[in-house]
Amino acid sequence: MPRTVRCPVANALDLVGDKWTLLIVRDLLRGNTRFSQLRMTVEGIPPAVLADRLRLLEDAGVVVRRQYSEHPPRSEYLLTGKGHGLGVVVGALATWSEKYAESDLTLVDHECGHGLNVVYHCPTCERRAPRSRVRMVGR
Amino acid sequence: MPRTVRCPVANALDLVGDKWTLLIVRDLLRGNTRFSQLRMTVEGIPPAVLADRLRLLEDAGVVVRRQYSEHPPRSEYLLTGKGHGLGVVVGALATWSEKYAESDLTLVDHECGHGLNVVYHCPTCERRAPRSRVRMVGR
DNA sequence: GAGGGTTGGTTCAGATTTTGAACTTACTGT
DNA sequence: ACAGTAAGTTCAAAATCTGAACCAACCCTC
Repeated sequence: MPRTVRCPVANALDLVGDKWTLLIVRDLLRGNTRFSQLRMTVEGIPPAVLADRLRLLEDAGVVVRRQYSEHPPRSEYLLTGKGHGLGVVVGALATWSEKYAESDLTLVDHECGHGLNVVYHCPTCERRAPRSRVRMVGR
Repeated sequence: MPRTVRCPVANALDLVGDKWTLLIVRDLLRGNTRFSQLRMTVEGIPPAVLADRLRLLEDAGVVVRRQYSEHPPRSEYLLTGKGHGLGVVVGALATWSEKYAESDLTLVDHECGHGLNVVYHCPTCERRAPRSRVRMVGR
């Protein structure tokens, strides 16, 4: 199979480019791990869609299914490291949405209580990178 | 109309929760402003979908349509401030995708040349907020 | 031990959306 | 006059989503 060079954004959107997947991730981040909890907290998701997305997320290594009862079979879904990494994406969406649409929810730092943004950061130089300096390059 | 309190993430996904919209934003960020350019660079997008999404983005105030020729009617699409704000979401997706899937593209700081992450930042304290301290709260 | 509730799903038909291909209109350039 | 380009529109077929109902296996209470 000739592996085509694909934009990482397009790759990511193959998995999370739909209405529901990131809402599921949001609630898994909140600690809702069971089917029934997700069904209640992910606003109006049809159970068939929830089951399908959890399967896709499991295939992608974003969640792991852990069976906490064998009879009857009962599973819960836990985010992997890869899954927790999506938290920043969810955070970025929340930050953007709050800034440009009125909303009753904010992301805050639990310690200082202040509102948060999501920004670019260079781990090597240990400083922020303003958007104007960001480029997407081949390597 | 009874305005229900909605999660900002869900609000954002109403607009950008699909396969194409963030790819269009990505290319507008790159400076591709015309229909024909987007059609070529947004990998295989059907023109009907492109036209539809540009309409939705315009309605949402993410892009403005500027007519650069009246006869024949020719428009280009420019990101507003709100639209540029979505850059961080695109960046977060790219960063995540690179970290957890192999890819040939990276986000770098144009100045120092180093790879970038997307992180939480408290503008009041001027410091980063680790993911563990981030909470979503009502205000 | 009968009935009711919970959990983690599946099934299915109908509605909606997406897709790909072709087509259109109004120019421009040769 | 002819080919080409730009910015879309149109349409039928295919894929996907939605909502509602259903199910099996438990647990609890009476």
